[in-house]
Amino acid sequence: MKKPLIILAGPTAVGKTETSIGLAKAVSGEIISADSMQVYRHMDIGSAKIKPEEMQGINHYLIDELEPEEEFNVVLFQTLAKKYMEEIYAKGKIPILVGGTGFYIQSVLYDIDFTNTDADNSYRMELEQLAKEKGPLVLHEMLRKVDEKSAEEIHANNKKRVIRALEYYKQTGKPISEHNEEERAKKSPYNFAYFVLNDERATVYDRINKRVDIMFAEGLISEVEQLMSRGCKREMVSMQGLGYKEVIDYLEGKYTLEETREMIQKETRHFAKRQLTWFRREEDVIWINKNELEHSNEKILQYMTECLQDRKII
RNA sequence: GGAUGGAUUCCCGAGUGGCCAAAGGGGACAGACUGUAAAUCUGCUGCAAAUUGCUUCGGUGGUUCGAAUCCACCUCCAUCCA
Repeated sequence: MKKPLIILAGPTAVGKTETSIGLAKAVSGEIISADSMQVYRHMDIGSAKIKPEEMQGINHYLIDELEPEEEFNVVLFQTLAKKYMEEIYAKGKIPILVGGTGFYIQSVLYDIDFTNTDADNSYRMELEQLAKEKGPLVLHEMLRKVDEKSAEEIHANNKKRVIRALEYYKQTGKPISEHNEEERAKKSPYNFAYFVLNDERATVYDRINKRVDIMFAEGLISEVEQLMSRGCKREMVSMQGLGYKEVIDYLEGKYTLEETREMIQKETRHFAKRQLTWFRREEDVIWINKNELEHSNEKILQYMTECLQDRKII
């Protein structure tokens, strides 16, 4: 018997948080955040983190879990999420994965195997150095020699992925393309419903712009200043979050305040678009278009509940 | 009223007689993604179709085999002089 799993995803600023609370109440669930930035403590404004009072008593996991100096990644996410899911099942409740990071969701939903590689960063750094000195094409050629298929699939300019492919080969002796193919063929071990909340593009963009304005009004700049003064560096994973890296540039005098705000809005819109691209190619997704449900949270919840009953998840 | 500079495809901006549907950037749109994913990267952008055709570079007219590029006049903008 497959265990139940509910997923609520969607582009940034569509209103996942609000819907998630209603959903958790309706199905007696607990929420695991699938968000690469809200895990970090002291990063409340820029990550648009849910506030304690908004949780309305619903348990949330993977929020405020790490210090900004710590490194978060899919593997850690997957490990922790699975652990919390077990805890939730033990209580007889349903885990609800809520967030916009499609890759993270995928890692849990299809239980992707990341285990056969270690965490040694030295080779990675060596390759990065090489790329810096001789250009990205050199790495791509190296990859072509060991993993022709990946070299075809990964663009030479995409250093991060080329490096990962090389690293994988070095550590396992197998081409990553082969591994990916195996993982791709996997079926989910869960009885799941994967909801993607969406709205008209213009509406989403509008909400993003307003949200960024609010972040500035709430003190995004001083939040970043505090992070810097406690020793955060732009290279840290946490500081690569949208809004954070731009404000760091601002604090270093690269842009005016106005330019910074506009840039964050623009980058966030781009991000929302990328999220949508991800969800579109994801199979078994249930799209929920808010504009078709009159933007009524009640109707959204009702529709979701029906889907869950159809799938015998509740 | 006079002088000078300018008006280019959604925006900015190159282009000064054919190789120009027009560099480059931005935006928009589309896509990839299996240990950094709020990251990283790619494609595309006048219209319609097989290598082609059609309409574009403020407007009108002209020179030329051929003009975004040259000439005339006009309109608008900027700066300067009255």
